[in-house]
Amino acid sequence: MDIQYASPRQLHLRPESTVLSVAESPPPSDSGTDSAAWLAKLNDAQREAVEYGADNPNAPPGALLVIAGAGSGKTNTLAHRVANLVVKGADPRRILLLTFSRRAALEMTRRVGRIAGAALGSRAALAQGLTWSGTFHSVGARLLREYADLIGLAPTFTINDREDSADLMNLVRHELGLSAKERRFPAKSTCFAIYSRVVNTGASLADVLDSAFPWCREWEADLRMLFAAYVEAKQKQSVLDYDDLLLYWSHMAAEPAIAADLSARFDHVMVDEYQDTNRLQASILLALKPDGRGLTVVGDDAQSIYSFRGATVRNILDFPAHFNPPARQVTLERNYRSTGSILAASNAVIELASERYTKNLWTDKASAQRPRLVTVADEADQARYIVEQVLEAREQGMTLKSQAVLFRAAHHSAALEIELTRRNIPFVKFGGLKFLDSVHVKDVLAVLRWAENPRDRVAGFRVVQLLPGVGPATAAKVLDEVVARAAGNAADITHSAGGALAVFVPPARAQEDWHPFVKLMSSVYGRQTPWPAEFEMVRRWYEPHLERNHEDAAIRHADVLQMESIAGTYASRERFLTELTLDPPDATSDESGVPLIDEDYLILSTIHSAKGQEWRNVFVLNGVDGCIPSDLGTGSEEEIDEERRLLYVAMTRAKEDLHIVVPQRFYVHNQTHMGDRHVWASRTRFIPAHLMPLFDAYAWPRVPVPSAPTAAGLAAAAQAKIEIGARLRKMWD
DNA sequence: ATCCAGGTCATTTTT
DNA sequence: TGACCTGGAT
Repeated sequence: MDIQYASPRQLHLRPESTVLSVAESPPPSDSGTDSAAWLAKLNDAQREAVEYGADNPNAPPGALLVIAGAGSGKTNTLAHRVANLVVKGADPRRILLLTFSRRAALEMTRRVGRIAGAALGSRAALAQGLTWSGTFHSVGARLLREYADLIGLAPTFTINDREDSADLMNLVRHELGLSAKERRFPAKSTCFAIYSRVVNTGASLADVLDSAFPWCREWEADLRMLFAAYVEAKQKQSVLDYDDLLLYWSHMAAEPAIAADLSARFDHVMVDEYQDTNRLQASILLALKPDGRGLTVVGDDAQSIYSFRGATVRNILDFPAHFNPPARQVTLERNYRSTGSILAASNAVIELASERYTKNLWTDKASAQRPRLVTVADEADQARYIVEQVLEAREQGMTLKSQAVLFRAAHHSAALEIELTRRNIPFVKFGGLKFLDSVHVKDVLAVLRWAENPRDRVAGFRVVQLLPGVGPATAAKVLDEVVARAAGNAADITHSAGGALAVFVPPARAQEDWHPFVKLMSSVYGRQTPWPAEFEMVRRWYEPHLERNHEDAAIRHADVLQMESIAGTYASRERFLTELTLDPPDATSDESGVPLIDEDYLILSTIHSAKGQEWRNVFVLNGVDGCIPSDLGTGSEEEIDEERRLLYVAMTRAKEDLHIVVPQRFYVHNQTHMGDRHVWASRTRFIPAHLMPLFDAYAWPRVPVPSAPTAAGLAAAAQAKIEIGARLRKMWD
């Protein structure tokens, strides 16, 4: 039926157990509680941040802001602060640790365990006690479930990821008749992006349209109507989207009765990557700790790269003044990561920003070599150059894992991926394609989500249509039945949903499949089968539909089986669904298979996903105008500055070697009405000519240099050029 | 009402 | 390349 499921994007799913497990850390290097010993490795600024107000951890001090430059030991400092508080007697269960990604949360928990372990001599208990660590979204989801009854939310609410939210937006759009406009209405994902931006920035719809979606300006009135209906639909269905997790949390935290309880639960609240939080998140923090006592935020305004998501650098800049007395501020400027020459080039790039706040980083690491600025003919050569360099570095003893290729947009690595596959070099790619996007994964998850929450229309719509002979019209009827029956029967909807399906008269073509379907759904609604076994049951039911709908069923089936093995590591269906939506597996690799955990592989990553990481050898792809900065977001000065920070983030990931590759010609894939075409590119504007001395610039492949022209020869050549020009003009006289 | 084939048109980054 | 819509056959 449909196109081949070309590259089986293997899933890097994380078993839940890794989330809970305590760090496997090396034995403590120094035992005993000699605090001086384990804090001695910190520099003065770091120690100040770690020890601020820690003497009496049960009487938290006023707010603390740590401005931590790239590679300044930020994570380490924050981990030390947490560990120090715990060692001094703070209750780890009363520390709220908010990180940017799940990966960051894990890393933090791991380090705290190790550090506290080193200080105390025993390590296990402490990190396990750190029960409240995660992203804003996942902590929000947890709290909302706890307080659901108080705020009129069904505790069984399900969470829509971006795709699901767009699908719901689409359903609503059709109901409103907006799809039948003579001029094309914005695509569902665009509608959702606009909605999300309004929510996250707190700006008006008109402003958001003007600033970020000017081509949708004419639809303002329709969009407003659409969003109102969308919100209503979510509430009817007990479904939350990502933004709702923050939105409900912030409203909940503003409710005095709940606010008191909420803020009393945590003595310390720590936030990492504060420069990438939005106003909604800031408001949550302020509601949690109005006077700032016990609040610590860490970040770097020079690395703010998420404004497209509503993040505002004002959060970090205005932080101190929010409190009285103002927050204590500590700045970490010593860089431990990169060589001096890499740092010099990075500093020079960020220095050209129109607005800057932090000082330059410094290091005393010796400089082996300047960062390289490599000109290649096209993307194919770019891929070849990287492969050559990566292999050469590996010959020198640098593992593939300690090398990374970074790029602005996920598809920029396409040519490289092909070359790597051809050369049999294993790689793992972060960012870009979500495995949750593949239909078969979505199908299975939809069954489970619909089981969890029968009102979830997007899930139900998808599931029912898996049956042959059932299309949108029948599916809508089925869903209406399920909800109608629940309304007549005030009890829990999961009791009535199965019944509604059983009495529904399916169209003739679906007759045969209907009964097994009813049997399955009744069973999952009623939780007749305990959790991990339930997954297997769903999978077995799904198998024939998978076979029927996809020619490459075998490959997809393997994915489903892998999901099944992971499902078993979660305590319940709800945990599985929530975790998977809030922390989808973020890595994919090529069809040569998932590299085993101890196998060596090259890292490919979007710059955004590379945040907080470091590698010995870093390649930045497409260092050309149109990629960095992306030609899509070069409207305003602020947008350009953000793109500049993006390059800065990419450059500062490198510890020893940095290559910025500049293809002179690259292929634009269908970005404009002009279709596919080649574009002649020029070096990114963020590295203007006067910065060139900071780089080692050369072309690749290196061609044998012809004998150098003499001065006289050059003069003659210049003469010749002029003569030719004149001759050509003469042709038209 | 569903399904399928064929045509059209795309706006990056992510919790 | 692929997501999405339309129009025709069943």
